[in-house]
Amino acid sequence: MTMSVPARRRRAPTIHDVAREAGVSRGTVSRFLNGGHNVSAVSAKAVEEAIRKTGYVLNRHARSLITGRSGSAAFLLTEPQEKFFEDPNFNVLLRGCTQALAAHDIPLLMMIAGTREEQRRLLRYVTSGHVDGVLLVSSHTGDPVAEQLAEAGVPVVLCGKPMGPGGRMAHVAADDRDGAREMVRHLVGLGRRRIGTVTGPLDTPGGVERLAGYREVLAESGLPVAQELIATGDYSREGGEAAATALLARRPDLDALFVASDLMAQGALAALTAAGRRVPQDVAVGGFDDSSAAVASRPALTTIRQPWDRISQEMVRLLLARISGEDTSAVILPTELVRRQST
Amino acid sequence: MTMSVPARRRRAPTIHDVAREAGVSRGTVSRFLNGGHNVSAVSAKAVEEAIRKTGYVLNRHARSLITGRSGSAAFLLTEPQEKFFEDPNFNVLLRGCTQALAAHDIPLLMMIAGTREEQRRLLRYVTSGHVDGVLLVSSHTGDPVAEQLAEAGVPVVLCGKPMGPGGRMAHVAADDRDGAREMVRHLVGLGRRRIGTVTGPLDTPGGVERLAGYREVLAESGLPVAQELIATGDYSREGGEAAATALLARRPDLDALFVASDLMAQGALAALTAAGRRVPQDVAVGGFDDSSAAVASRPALTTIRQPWDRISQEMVRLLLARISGEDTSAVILPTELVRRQST
DNA sequence: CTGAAAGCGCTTACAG
DNA sequence: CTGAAAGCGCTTACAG
Repeated sequence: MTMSVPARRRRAPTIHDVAREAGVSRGTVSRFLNGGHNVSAVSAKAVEEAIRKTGYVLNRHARSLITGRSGSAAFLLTEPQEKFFEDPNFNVLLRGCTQALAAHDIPLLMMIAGTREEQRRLLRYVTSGHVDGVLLVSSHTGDPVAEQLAEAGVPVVLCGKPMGPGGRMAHVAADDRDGAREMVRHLVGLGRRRIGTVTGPLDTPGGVERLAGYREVLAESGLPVAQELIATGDYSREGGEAAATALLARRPDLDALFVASDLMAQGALAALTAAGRRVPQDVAVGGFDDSSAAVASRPALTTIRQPWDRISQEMVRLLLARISGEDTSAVILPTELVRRQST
Repeated sequence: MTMSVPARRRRAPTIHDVAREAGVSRGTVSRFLNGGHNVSAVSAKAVEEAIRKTGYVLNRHARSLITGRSGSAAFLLTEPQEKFFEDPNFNVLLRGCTQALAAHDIPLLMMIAGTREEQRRLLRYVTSGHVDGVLLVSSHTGDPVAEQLAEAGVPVVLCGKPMGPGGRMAHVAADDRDGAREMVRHLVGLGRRRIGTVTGPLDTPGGVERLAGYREVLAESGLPVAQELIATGDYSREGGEAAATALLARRPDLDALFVASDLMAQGALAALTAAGRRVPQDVAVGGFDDSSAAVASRPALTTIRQPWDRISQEMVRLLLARISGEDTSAVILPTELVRRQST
């Protein structure tokens, strides 16, 4: 008859206990734990059994001390926090990355470092080995964090094409320019001739590239590119509303609007409604992202779908490659027009 | 003239290097690193200097191996992912907890475990020592994860009052019932007499308590509590819309609506508008949460403010207490009526 | 395929 | 206040 011991937190079983139980050395247990190479079928079975019997759980701290790897990655946002919570794209991206990494049993640490102070703290944290790599999301150019991380030797993959000197960093992005072209061609195809645009900030790739696509299609369609048809927003709903209001004041005869993000397009919709315009009858509106905002809008937005699932998958793939020392580059993914009620 | 060495990733300086540089033992360096107790001012200065000179960064894996602590905590969501991205409350809570923990230099790991499989993975992860404690967010009752974690000896603090057997777990919540009372009193005070309600799911504390508050105030005001004035939603915008539509069909003479979340209230607003009702002239609408949805709504929602900042602060405080072995209990925080245009 | 052994970088009684 | 030393739980050449 065995003494029954209450299920308390006692000393957790170690690899040593497993080895004894299985009648093998600790080395063999460790090899089993790390893929089972050079372990005979007999030993493997014994170890497996011993693990079950002892309730052994690997101590990751010990492993990390030796391997120098933490087994986790960071999802880093170098934007003021509001950005994150306002923009549905970030949420989708975060979810996608979390899932893609979970498939490799790698947990994703979410970190937000919008202020200089937070960024300092973050750099200390990351370089102290707490994560093996960083998925960096920042819409703006010249983000110093990316370069500082890279300088410190931390594997980094960016979401979105980097502008400026960091241009050669590993990144994944949708084809902004081509997406913009597709949308504006769509508007032209509907017979619209006075097509305005609300751009993103012009220090972001999305701002610059989508505007470029807009210009290209107007030019190829023989339509004039007037400065007064172009207004700049900040990717926020309010920014889109203000920009659209300004455009409408300058060009009351506007018959279409290409807005560089769905959230801004929501704002533009509000501005148009307030000005008594019907969408799409008077003014057709095209967004960008195919975020939840596109579906939530009234009318629902025709938009350019960014393939967030694939973007996150590719970001994770690149990061894992970098972590294992491979030299990886960039991935640009195609977009797709999604037609709804606003055009 | 010194040999200039390219800034490569060489062997990172350890406590040993610092000790040599400072002319003290490793023990002294370690004591300095851990609060500086039992370290003379002279030694402290020398160590400080040596750390700067060597560029030493603590290896957390080594520390964790000994202390058994990881120095990080988890923000765990046991809901299907959609919930998280749809509900603005979660975002605010996450941000608050991240900040509160950052003040203690503790990073917050965000984890989502909606499926059984994810929950299994999570339990393995957490019990393997990767985090020191868990902030658990789950609206529904009888969440098995909370109890499994507690059983495994992991410090856990819940957001929201737990229902059912886990009722004694540490938790932080707003005073749901009192908030509901305040809102319904406000509606009564406006002269409304046919006040309906859209509740949350009745297996959640928010669902049950806010309904109870509603009933209490109707009773104390001498108004009849009719079953046909009560409909249940699921905290989603669509759910709120459907519930409000049903209520309107049953009671076209409705003159006010207390909706148990802002998001559902947004849906209710849509239903009312579709039915040709003016808000607040024909029907006054009160929400709950004071989330971003309250401001985004047209008209902006009168609502009950949940003090998310304080909630997250208290959650972190309780968690840290639990981690250091203190036995902590529950904190209930007061709510506040925020009047906007919908009443 | 396997075991014995060194060592990862730190913390923590212990003795002074 | 301080140093010498043991040890946390694992991995990984190394020799067989």
